[in-house]
Amino acid sequence: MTDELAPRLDPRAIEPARYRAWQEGGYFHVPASAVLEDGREPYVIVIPPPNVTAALHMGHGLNNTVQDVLIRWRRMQGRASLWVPGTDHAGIATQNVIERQLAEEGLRRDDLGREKFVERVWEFVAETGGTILEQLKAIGASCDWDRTRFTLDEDLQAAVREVFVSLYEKDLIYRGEYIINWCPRCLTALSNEEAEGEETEGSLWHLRYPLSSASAEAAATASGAGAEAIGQLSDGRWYLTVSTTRPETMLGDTGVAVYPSDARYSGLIGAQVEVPLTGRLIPIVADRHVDPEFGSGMVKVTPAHDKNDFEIAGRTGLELLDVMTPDARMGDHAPEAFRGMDRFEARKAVLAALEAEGLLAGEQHHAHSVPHCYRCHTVVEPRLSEQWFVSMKPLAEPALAASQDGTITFTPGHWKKVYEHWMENIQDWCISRQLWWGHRIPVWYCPCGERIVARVDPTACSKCGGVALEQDPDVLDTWFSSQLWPFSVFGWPKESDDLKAFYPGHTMVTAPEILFFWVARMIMMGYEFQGKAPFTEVYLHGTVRDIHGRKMSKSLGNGIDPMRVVEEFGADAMRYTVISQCAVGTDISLDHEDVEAAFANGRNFANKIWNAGRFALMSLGDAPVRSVESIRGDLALEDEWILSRLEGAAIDATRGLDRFRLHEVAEGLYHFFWGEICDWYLELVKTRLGPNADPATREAARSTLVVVLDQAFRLLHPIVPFVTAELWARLPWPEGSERPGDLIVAPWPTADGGWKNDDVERRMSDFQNLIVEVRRLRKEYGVPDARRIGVDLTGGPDGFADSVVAQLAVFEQLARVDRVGTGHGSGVGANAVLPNGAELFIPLEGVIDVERERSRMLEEVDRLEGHLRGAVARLNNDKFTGNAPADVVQKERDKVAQLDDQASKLRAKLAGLEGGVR
RNA sequence: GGGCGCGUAGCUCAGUUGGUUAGAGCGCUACGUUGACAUCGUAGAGGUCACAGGUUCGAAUCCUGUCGCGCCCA
Repeated sequence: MTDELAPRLDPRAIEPARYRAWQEGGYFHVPASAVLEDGREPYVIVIPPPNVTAALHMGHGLNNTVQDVLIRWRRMQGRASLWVPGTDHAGIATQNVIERQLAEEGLRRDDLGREKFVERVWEFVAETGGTILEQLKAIGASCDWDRTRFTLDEDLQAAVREVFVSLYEKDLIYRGEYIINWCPRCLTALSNEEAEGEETEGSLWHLRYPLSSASAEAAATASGAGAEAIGQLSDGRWYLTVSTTRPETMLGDTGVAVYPSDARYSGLIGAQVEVPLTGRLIPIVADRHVDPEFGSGMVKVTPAHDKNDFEIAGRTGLELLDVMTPDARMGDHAPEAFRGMDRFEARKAVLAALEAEGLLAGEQHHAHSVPHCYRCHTVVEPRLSEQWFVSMKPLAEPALAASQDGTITFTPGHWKKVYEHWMENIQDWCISRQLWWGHRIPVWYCPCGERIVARVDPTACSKCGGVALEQDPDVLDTWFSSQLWPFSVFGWPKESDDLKAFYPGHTMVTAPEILFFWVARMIMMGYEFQGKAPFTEVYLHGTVRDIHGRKMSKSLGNGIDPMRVVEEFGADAMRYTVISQCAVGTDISLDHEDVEAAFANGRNFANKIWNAGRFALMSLGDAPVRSVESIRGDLALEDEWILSRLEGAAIDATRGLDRFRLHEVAEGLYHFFWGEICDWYLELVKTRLGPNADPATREAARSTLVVVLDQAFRLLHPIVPFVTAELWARLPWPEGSERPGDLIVAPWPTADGGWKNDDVERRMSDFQNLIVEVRRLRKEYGVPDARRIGVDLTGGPDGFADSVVAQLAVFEQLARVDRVGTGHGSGVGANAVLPNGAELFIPLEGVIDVERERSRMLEEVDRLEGHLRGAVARLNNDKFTGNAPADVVQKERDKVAQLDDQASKLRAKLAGLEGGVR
């Protein structure tokens, strides 16, 4: 048991072996029979599947540490605790990776063709795809690796097929031509969520469109009535003014719209306007969605390049004119002069041409949000395109209700509102992507015009029997398959035992960024296909940022590699560091320029645990240890105290975990372990564990120490699993009780041992106050640390001084006091009154400067009286005593009594001091 | 433009139904070779809780406004 442990924790020497032992012990695996046959209550988390090509970053580190803490805790509570791991095929992201590789070889995806390209992606995935999961093992993630899934696995493809076809049959999936978000670089449609708005300092240009001569009279009338947007060009033609942030789109304008009852322009409705540079004439129409207050109150309508304009066109019958190509160059419908130009080039050219014709009315600074592709960051172009969509409104209903009625809870709570707001305003989801990597859309087209939507690949047309079927070339949005994750991982649509045992799951741990992308959609799919929400609690943790508050990212180069942290400081250090910062609703900030500073605290804590364990193991030796219950009568004050504190720590930790207050749990246990077990308990029992101690008291200390460490290691295990398990395995075990197979499955501590004892805690606190006071006075007067001193103690609660005398050995150990007198003492010395009213005198002839002692005591009296005055004033206020709850008033009275006692005794001592000196 | 949130010690942040002498870690200062640990110990300094009003016996905590800073959705 006590083979030499290194004085410093070396995580590399223990972590990999521990992990292997857990895996080999089968502790991570949970079969369905654990629930279905053994009747254990399940606890299920499905991992937010990282992109298959990703390398672990700190965001994953945080996300998976949180999940592992919860999983380990529930496992210790006896739940059939299952954490399902896996990866996501990540359509665009992965395809981009491979395309970049090809580009380095001077190739494009078309050079390979679809089949070869997809093969190449599979090869890449096969080679590097598992990396991130291996990395998760290094941070201690206790996933059930036997259940590892990939969103493109065969049975997950079956789930996707089933869902697509089923939604199609229910008329919840449809195909149509609408304005979608288009990435001109990825050459694919995107969902609204995938087009990320970015605040941009741009311009708003005001353009003049000449009116046809037939409308001159109406224009003159409007102008005369004060419509500033109407005016006359130098050649006498009337014009109107419209504004845009994307001037190049004006080439596709097919109308100008005004608010129907806008008196300024009512005479112009139906008039014709010339689109400059094109020579086309377009009509002025009325539409109620025009905001008459914004700008001139007239808007140019470009139905093929703007969502709102598309809708206006739908209502007013305006033409659709697409003037761009898929890669956002000006296309065949644009005037020849601009054809082939990139959209931003065209923007400049259009502005220059308008300027030359005197049709540019002005440019205004304009901050607005510009959508960017969430994968490649190219500016997204709204574009008219035929795509597949999901009708979301009907799906959203039960998912919205689940939040409203509390079936699903959100932590932090304010996300509930955000979620509901989104659900209430949900829009249809564009799910087709013009990519090659992903779930192919299960739709086939026959030359006869028939469209076949099928679960199994058709061989012939169901209508004409023809075999020249063409499958839809597009694939599905990645999130279409990940939204099925909570049940697809269990084999659905097959009716599996796994599904029965583990659906629905319990906690979803993720980042707020993917609340809509993923979490909301999982909930909708859960209701639609399983009739139940996929989990009951959504815990949204913060974002990992650098010291300047910037999100850690590859492109900024401010990331920290978790593998490097594990290598240098250990997984325990990384875990403690992130969890101790994991306050509900706040981000994690780590210094990427000083990784040492960022993780030293965690490393030091793990080392502290290691050394406390090392000391305990050395002190305990190999002799049998009796159960603490069997020697209850022999326990010393500090034994009872630490057992009482232990129950408090267990209550706090359990409560905190229950409510996702992870940083409170981490810091609470840190304080308990370091501040109470190490700083006090271990120091207090050192002499009792020594060879010269009385056997009964030594056995009491040994039994207590074993219990305290056993239980403390259990409490700490979910956060710092490695160091605790390593030490726990070496801990001697009390006679008469069975030792669990591993700390990982040792039952989670409860507080039903009956050790909680307020009286013991108060008495211990009195003793601690005495020691701290003596230490402070020694420091105050520069008494060398090694020098033994005596003290005199009077007053205080009954038996206080006697109990201190009885603890003399400990007192000497902790404060270098080797004599305790139970009188007032005499001579020159330092004076204090403890909170419990005991008077302390430390004779320090020759050391004490009497003047200094007097001013020090005066300061102390002042401090006490300051607090006293505040409390007395409160009690003298009838409104306070009348309105405040009785226990608050009583607390105030107790405080006054204690402060008054302390202050008056100190004043008396002060008077004595002055009398004595003179 | 709409919605949500944040300004507490030099730094990063806790502080959950209003009641403590406002806390932690890091950093800083002083002292320390007490055989678990210097990745340590002991002690200390450091805060008008952004600002201005209000509600209340009582406000870091609730309300209103101002200033500064984020995030989400248009």
